[in-house]
Amino acid sequence: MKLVKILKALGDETRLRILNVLKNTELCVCEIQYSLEITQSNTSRHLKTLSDAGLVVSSKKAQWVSYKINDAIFAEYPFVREIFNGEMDKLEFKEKDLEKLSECLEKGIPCEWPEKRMKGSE
Amino acid sequence: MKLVKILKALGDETRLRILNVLKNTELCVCEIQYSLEITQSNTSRHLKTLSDAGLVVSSKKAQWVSYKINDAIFAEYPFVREIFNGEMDKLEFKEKDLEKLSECLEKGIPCEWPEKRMKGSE
DNA sequence: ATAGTATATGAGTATAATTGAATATAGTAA
DNA sequence: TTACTATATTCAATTATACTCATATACTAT
Repeated sequence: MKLVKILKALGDETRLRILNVLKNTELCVCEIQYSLEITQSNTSRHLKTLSDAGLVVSSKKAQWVSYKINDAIFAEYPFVREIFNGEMDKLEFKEKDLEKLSECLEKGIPCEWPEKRMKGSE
Repeated sequence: MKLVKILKALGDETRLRILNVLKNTELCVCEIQYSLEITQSNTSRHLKTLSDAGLVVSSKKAQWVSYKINDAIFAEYPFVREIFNGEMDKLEFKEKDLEKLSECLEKGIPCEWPEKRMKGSE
């Protein structure tokens, strides 16, 4: 059942943290990994869980795989939007993760994608 | 984290089925057990999980413990209402469980509570 | 007291989920 | 080609969940 799959995917702190940093941006795996300070394999696995549930979609750009929220899920399961709008901001780790993310995007740490992305948009 | 606890509690088919039969009524454990055709201990355990997450509340009446939806959760976590209103009706087992429930309430099977309840409201 | 009913809990098992470390794969760049 | 980077996957260990069976607890009724 898809509903159960979605609820299971949402019922994990790390995955909620991932969705939080992805809320307004598209990010590659290593940026998420750096923001949350978790291992690469762990990041990848959680992203797969979110992807299997239809909560995020991925696209490959050179050697980077970027992930973003699958907006289609909001139309199909309106309660997901409620969680994004109403609950995500209350998460304790929210500030810390977003600070780490800013740091990452500014300094281009640890992967080179942010730099390339900058150049691409110039 | 309470949000995670709620999502975990919701991310199980059997517990969604329990919430479905409780949607408009207050039921005792054995009525739920009978409606879903699951064991007594299993029913009791799932109800504990739902109760710990704040999704249901219980009250004791004679030897029966009755459970109902904790309406307060809707104000605190609006997405839960969205799930109740928007998703519950789509569940595949919905019809079967509700039929079993009607049967149970009409015939007073298997526990005696429905009878007593009838008498009490006369 | 006893017997009976309803519910909760403990023990054991089976399955699923989470994790870090190591490895495999896919792409870039020289 | 080789070296390097980013990501996914496999392996093994751990932990958590879900389940059944049996037992304990709580209440009723006699």
